Amino acid sequence: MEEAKGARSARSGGASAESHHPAACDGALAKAFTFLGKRWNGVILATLQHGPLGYAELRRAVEGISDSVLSERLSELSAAGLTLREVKTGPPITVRYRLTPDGTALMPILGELAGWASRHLPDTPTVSRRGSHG
Amino acid sequence: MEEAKGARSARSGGASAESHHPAACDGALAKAFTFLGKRWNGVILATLQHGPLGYAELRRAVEGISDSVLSERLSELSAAGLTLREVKTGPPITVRYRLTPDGTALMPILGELAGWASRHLPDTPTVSRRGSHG
DNA sequence: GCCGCACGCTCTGTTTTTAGAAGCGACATG
DNA sequence: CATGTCGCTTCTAAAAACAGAGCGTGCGGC
Repeated sequence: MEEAKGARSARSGGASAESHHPAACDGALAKAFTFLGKRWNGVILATLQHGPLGYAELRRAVEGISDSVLSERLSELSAAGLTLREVKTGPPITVRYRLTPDGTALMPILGELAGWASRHLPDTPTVSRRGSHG
Repeated sequence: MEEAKGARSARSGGASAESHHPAACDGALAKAFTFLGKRWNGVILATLQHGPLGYAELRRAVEGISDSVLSERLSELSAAGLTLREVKTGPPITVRYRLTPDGTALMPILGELAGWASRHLPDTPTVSRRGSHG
């Protein structure tokens, strides 16, 4: 990610946080947040940990997410290899999304994150902005 | 967070992901992503783990972040009790931001997250959108 | 056959968030 | 005095997310 420094791309901007600054954060962590820092990705991944779900099931489970964003997110997560889109030819034809092993490997960490939030985050939503995952 | 279900607020939308749907994700996790899912929060917190920094130092270390967003983020993180804004009356007057114990408690998890990203995320940024942390 | 429903998305316009740059007052230095 | 840094604030433009309507397909009931 150090070479991303010159690019100053708004996209990979966070990824270049490592850069050359002594206080900058780890490049790998920045990369992690490339996904987890986008709204809904964490919740979508966590929602899939109990087993594959169809698009409509996901839409209902991830309350608050819009169709277009869900579609976009699933596309990105699949492209990144964290989820897998499975089509069964039926009848009836079914489409489901499941976690890949890479995606599944994240679950224990998300569990710890939940524990941290329970213990360390204020109960009242003091955050003013849209958390990417509500 | 279950009561947030009726609100359907875009803000707390993710937080209500738990709702009543059997596949929904943990409310605590959704709450965690209220912060971590906003662009730059994870990187800012991680950048502070090595010690307090001033605004300008943070600005340089978190490469790619804009002034207005950094200011806003620091305000939110402080309001949430994850960071602390310390003013020394000087001379010279100095303002620094440090992690609180709550914020510090997140660091081991961020460390694991970095490890996961190193092992499980593709090297090429396949994410199309702004990762909240690059 | 028609109709209604669910599914798995796509599309478009609107709102919100982030980016980017300029700006301000205070302070320190030459 | 001029210049620079600091710690922000303010404003505008661009990008992301929201919100709702829509489409084609498949299926079951009548």
